[in-house]
Amino acid sequence: MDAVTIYDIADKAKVSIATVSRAFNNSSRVSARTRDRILGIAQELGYQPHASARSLAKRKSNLVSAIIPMLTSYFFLEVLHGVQEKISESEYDLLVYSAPRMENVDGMLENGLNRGRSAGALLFSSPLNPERIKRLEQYSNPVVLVDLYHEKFDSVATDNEQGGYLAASHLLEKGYRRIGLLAANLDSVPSQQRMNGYCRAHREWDIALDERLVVSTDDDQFHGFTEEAGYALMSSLLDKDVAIDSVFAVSDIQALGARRAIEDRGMAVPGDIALVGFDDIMISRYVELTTLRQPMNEMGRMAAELLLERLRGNEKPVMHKILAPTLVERTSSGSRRTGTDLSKSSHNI
Amino acid sequence: MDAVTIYDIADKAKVSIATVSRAFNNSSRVSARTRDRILGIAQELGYQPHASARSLAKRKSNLVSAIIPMLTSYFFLEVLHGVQEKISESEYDLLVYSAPRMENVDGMLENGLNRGRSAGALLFSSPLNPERIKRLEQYSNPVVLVDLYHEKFDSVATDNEQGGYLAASHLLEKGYRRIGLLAANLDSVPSQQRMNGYCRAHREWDIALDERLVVSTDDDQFHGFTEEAGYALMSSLLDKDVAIDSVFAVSDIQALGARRAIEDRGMAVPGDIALVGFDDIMISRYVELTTLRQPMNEMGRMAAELLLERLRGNEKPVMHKILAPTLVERTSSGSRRTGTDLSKSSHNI
DNA sequence: GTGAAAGCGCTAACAT
DNA sequence: ATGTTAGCGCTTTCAC
Repeated sequence: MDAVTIYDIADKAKVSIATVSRAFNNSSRVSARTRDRILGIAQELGYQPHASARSLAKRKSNLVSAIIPMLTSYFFLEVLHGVQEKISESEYDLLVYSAPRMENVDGMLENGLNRGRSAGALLFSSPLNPERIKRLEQYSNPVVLVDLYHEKFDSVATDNEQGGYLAASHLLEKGYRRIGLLAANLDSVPSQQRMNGYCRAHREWDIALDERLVVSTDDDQFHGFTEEAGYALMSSLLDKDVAIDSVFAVSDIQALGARRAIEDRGMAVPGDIALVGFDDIMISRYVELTTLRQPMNEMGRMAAELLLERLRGNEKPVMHKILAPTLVERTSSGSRRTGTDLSKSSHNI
Repeated sequence: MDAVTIYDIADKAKVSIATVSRAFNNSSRVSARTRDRILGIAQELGYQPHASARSLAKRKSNLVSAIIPMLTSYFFLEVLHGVQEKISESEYDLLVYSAPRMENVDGMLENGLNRGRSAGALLFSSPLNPERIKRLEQYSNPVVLVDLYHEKFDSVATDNEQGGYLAASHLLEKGYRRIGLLAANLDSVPSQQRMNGYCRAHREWDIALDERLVVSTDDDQFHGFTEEAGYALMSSLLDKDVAIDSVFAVSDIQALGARRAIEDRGMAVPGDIALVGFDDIMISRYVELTTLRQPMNEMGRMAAELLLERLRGNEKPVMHKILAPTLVERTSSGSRRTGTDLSKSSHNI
């Protein structure tokens, strides 16, 4: 029992394969009658068009690749979901590449950017070294970067620097002056940017930065965006025995680990140490973590929309969409203090 | 600047395209020397094999479709992750279909089971009506069902009935006698099965089932596996003004909604009403929800492994893998009572 | 070990 | 409105 092709349908309908093809691509050059007849016979025979043959002949794939190094995290799930929503409204299907380690990105690029594989690609949160950039440039189809920036490619990302700035400012406004910073792997650009924002806030408040308050991880798994890394980082910070009254973790998942580390030492959040995260993953709502919300779903939708635009042939210059993070204040950053109390009272533990 | 094909390589290497093809498929019928030469030239020219042309000629796709109606939930993310892990070790890539509503399943089947599109498919948690079964049967490639059962197809699923049984038994052992049941949409088979387990536990304990304690939703979105549905269901249960001392929600996400409903009425978990969920999603650990853990990652890995087996040509009879859920006891189901206190003391609110 | 040639199932000129 | 035919880029007999 071999698969049924347009030849079978053509035979049975007493027409040529070209007509069958036309019927399926609803070309205006088939009479309604024959089209209906053909479609009927196809139905009857259980015909299924052959995707590969189709894209080969059309010189165009109807797949879009999403390359996501860390799909384990809720953040990416939400973004992906936004992507799905948009893509599923289109003629395209979504091919998802994901892997637990950053090194695998190259392998994924290799496959996902295969010629004839997909019509375009979305690349998530991967550090762009020259080799990867070269590969992206060789790829003749449109690429949109998500949670990532490079001048040569369309992108959509959160304003991470501003987010870091808002996080630190929030704590400063509340009167905290010894704000620890839990960064991720130093290779992570978003982490760096959030850190820059943290520094800017300190400059604006004219508060000297104590480098001992800033810690980062060597962990490569998910670039250190893990609960374990957060726990380890917070622990190392507490071990230093340097005064500290609050902490900004560059991601919620790390903040969760940090909170555990704090509580494991018999201290409380926010009583002893106030805590602010970044992302606003689902859990944060339940554990009352103050954080900077990234519009995840929106990011996904916008990225997909940008890509679809390019696939429709839009030749506009490279576009960069920067979305603003918003402060979501919950109890982990301490009870709200009276608005204008900017006294530099210290909050040491 | 047209894409480079094997013809270009053949020209430059002064060999036929057949030899180039052999070189890439590391056939034993090319001399090591010419192969190396060809590979070198290919590298130099930036050659990329054309995926569609390849699968067309080979009569075999290297894609595997995963059809997931509700990828929004953490449960599916974890399962998908297990799938990814296995799949990425193989020669296949993963095509992901997902949509927010159950109705969309048919559209996804239409695309995902396209001939020539994928070499096999994983179908998640979708009610199987005769039409869908017919479509699966027409599909000439292997299919593995996940979180789903049908005699004709390979499957991997949790023992939901047993899970429901364990959940209810756990509460009964603790002395609760008025156990509310928050089901999902009645079309959901897992929900039904968990309910059956709940009933069996009551029979074994010889406790009459009070039907007023059992509520289900009409919600179709995600089959009622949402926080909102949990909230609404719990509220309706409390409105009934029927004695109740504990609740088994057929999913953690619903349990979260239920907890909110309980707390919104000024009652506490587990003080006034004990709570047990199902799944063990990530949040549950943080909010101390007692639940029945499904081995999500494992399910994904096993499903992918089963599919890969079939793709390797394994012709063994249909296989069904049933995984056991495990009780994860946290504080939401009340403090542990002394083991053998089976007195039928009532725990009314 | 290598080449010639015939497809894989479809689309898209070009005819009629 | 329909048919003929030449590909799309690759794999795979079958010769040599």
